[in-house]
Amino acid sequence: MATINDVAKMAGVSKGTVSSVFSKKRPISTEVTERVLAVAKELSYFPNHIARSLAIKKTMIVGLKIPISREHAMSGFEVQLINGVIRECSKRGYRVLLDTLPEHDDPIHFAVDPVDGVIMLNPRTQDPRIDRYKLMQTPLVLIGRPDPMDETVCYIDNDNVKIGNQVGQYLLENGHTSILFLNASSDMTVAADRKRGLYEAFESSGVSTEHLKVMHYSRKQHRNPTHYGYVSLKNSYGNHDYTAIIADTDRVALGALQATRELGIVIPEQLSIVALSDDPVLAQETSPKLTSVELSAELLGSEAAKLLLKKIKNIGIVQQKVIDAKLILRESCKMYV
Amino acid sequence: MATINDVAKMAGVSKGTVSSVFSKKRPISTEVTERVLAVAKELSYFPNHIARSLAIKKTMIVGLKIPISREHAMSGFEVQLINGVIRECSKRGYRVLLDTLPEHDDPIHFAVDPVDGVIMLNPRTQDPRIDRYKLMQTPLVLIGRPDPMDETVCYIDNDNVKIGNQVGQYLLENGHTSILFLNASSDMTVAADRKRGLYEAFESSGVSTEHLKVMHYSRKQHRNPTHYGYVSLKNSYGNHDYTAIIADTDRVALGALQATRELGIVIPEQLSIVALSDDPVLAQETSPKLTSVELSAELLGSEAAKLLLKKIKNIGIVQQKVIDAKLILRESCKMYV
DNA sequence: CGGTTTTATTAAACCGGTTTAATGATAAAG
DNA sequence: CTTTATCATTAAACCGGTTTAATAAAACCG
Repeated sequence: MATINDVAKMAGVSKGTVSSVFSKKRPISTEVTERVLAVAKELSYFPNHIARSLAIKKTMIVGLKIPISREHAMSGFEVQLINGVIRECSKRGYRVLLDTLPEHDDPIHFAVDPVDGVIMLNPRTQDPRIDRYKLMQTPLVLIGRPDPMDETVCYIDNDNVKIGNQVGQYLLENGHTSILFLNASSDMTVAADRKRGLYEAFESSGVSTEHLKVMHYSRKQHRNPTHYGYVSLKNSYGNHDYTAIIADTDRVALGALQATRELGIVIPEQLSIVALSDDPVLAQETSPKLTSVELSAELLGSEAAKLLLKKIKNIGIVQQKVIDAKLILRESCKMYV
Repeated sequence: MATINDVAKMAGVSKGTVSSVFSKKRPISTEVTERVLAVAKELSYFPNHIARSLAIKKTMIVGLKIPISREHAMSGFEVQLINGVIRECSKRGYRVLLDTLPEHDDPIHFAVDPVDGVIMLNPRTQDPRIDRYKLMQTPLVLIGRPDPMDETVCYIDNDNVKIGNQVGQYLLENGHTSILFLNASSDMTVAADRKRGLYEAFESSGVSTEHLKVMHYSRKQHRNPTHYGYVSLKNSYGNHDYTAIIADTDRVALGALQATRELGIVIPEQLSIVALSDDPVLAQETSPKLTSVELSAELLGSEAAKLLLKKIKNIGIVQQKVIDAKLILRESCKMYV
């Protein structure tokens, strides 16, 4: 690989001149420009992004830290979210460094990555990385809330308590008091939040939660989210008397729908289903179409990217944003009489 | 941000020593190690990945070039593929630099990216980037075939002609000679290949293609793949006499299924559907479950990553691999009598 | 105890760019 | 025809690490 020095020598100019020809930051006579460009082509010279980054302290790359399990595929939520980040970054000339690597225990290995800022998905409780990025002065935006709360860090989040509440309220208004909630995995904070919101809805309506049953997704028991929806319904219908189901994702709802078909349950006449949707297209593609709460994962991603890019420009910015979920009425729910 | 120099000075050692403490490439006395580490902590020193990369000419990052349209979401195929690449890279300690940026016209802007190798999705005809990576001596693996063929470049590909042939043969064996092929967008090479394979199947069976109708996806006419499947079926059923449909993706098939429900067509009794599936899970989640050809997008991605990592170790390697598609019989097809 | 080997440490060169301050040439102004 | 301002160009310092060759100190050996 030819370097800027090779080009400079062969073109009989200084490396600073070659640099200027390529960066166009300083005027260079057309004569010299042409000569340098010709030599560069002959030597197959391409500027080195790394060396450049080192000098100008800028990479035009955004880091995206996203914990992904070794065995399982990304969830629809994650896919949509990445989508949003990429789309926004791409629009503004940034590339995305996807980092799904598990963290090394040895603090010696923490390094300043080749990025201008970082978006971090699902920070853990007391996440040490948050402080580390502060020390590094790397702009950081979380997707999800810092725990414990820290108002000096930027984050974008759903209000999952509100989401749970919203769904609960909707179902209660429609006369459903016996509900099966197919919740996310119990180690996820979103699962706890949504559950709390749902309970709050029951409380504020003065309805007992005695007919509210909450189940949790478990990688051990369930092959995939659809399977979770399928077996949960198959195993519980008949034993329990619920009139409505809340499914953690579209895929879970899909599995539940499959089960209802096999059991001969008519949706929504005999059973109402509402999905927490991470894939707005899929929710419209089922039959019946799913009444769902749009989590707007893609919006979450693009808003995080927008905020980060703002913070890269001006590190001083501190801002949080809660993305509201929208309840979209389609065909899978009905008033219980 | 503290640098290695700051640490060296304050600890009263040379920068080479600090470097050795962090890289552990050279033995350093425990006494010095501790002192350096203490100072590093006090100054919040973190090694700079960029500077390191420049010196050792290695980034542990793999570039993934993937053209994504500004307005539309990633297809299931792309998602699965990225998934495969990420999973494999992550397993081996590499991160992935996602590059969806459109190429700049000005050749001045081509640079050696901060990556150890590149995976490029869907190279264009006469793609100038292929030669450029050769000149840069950057390991490159294509997903899709180089056009014109170049046996010196590494690539991983489906055999789309064979896929078309396979599906055609299966349907013909089952007595279907009137077929509607909901093909991909006509500007995609895969669309042409699959169509060719399908025609070849007809030919070799000695069946006239007069009742074979091929449609193409068009971003202008169709909101999304599902919508494409839906309207295509709604508009054509009755006018045409096909007994089987080939859907370009699971989502297209999903739309078609939706239409059949509304039209009261019973699958597979009145109409057979086979999907070219990029989402193996989804194909099992529809009702009826889709008989489909698994494109194995994730496998494509992980194989590309494997090959690239091999090539990064040994640049001399030249290897191509064709991933076979598997026809999986489920519930959406039946013998036509 | 002197000579050889081993070990930890360092100074300096290097990776491939950018940028500042200085310089010489050219154009504009008086 | 000076004097001054403008312009293209350059040498050298710099970004923050790694690595090589040299060196001083400690360990080994007969």
